[in-house]
Amino acid sequence: MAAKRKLAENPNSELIDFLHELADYEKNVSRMIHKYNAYRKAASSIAKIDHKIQSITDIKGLEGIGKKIAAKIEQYLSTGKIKKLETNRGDETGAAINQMTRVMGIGPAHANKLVHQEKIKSIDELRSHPKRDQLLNKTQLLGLNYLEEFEQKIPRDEIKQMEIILLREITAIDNQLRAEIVGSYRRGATASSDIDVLVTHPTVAKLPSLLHKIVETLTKQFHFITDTISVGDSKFMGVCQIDTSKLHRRIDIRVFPSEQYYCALLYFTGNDQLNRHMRIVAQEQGYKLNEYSIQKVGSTGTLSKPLPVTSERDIFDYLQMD
DNA sequence: CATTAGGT
DNA sequence: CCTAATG
Repeated sequence: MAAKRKLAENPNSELIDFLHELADYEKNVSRMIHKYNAYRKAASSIAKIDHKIQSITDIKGLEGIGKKIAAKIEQYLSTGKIKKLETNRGDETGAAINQMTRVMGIGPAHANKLVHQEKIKSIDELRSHPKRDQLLNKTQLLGLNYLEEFEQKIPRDEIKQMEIILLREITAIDNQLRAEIVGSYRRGATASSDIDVLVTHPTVAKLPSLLHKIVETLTKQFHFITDTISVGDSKFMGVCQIDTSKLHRRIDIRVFPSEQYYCALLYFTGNDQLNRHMRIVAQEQGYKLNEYSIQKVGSTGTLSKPLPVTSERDIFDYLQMD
């Protein structure tokens, strides 16, 4: 009885994927955010159908399917193809734009600029471009520099080792500090794409300076943090490396006041499905749950003060889940 | 959906 | 201030 684990897939998933591909092209290459949205809503609307669409009449009048999208679906139904999609796929300018976009810090806007105004067609051209240092800002340069490393997953065992260092150094700064690595690692994943650390302190009000202190010591004394992408009052984003024989990894560190810590912990541990689920049960039980707090909802719609939470357990208790 | 950088 | 990019 251990045979069926893969979840039943959507009968129209191929069509849905095509629609998403069309959507992404509009958003990243053409900069047509409305077309993008149109494809998305169309896709989500067809995603609700639970049988294989055979004729266009199966979806006529469906929400979000206008004349033009309907026409594309029609051609998909007859031939297995969509002309527009094929031509998009063959567009090498589009391909170049998508390449640029692999670099952290380069989004659609910048990618378009690089390709259109600077005529850059590939990562290699970008790397060797004479004006590279002017064309890219600091984080984009980091992204370019670590491109291949960042595309590698981080094995759980490596994260385990980092966890040890992280926790010991953080608590060495102040033994009241409490920190954990969240995200897929905390869910038990065997590899993760980055490291997400949550930190809290029971008393100190000046969390920002704590964050700075942590970042500074991890940088200067241990050289665990090798680069800073951004640091603010509550969130650090950067690069770390457990030792020089290992790859550079993306790491985020965020600080929360202790009264919000567990809601944050729950939320950042995810996954998204669980989060949505929890939010809806909260709602059903007359609460409002988010990344910072859980509060009681009065029937008039008024929210109570954030309820006291001193563990993740407390949250489940409020929601009478387990 | 909120947080940061950075440009104007 | 806005706009871009990350998560």
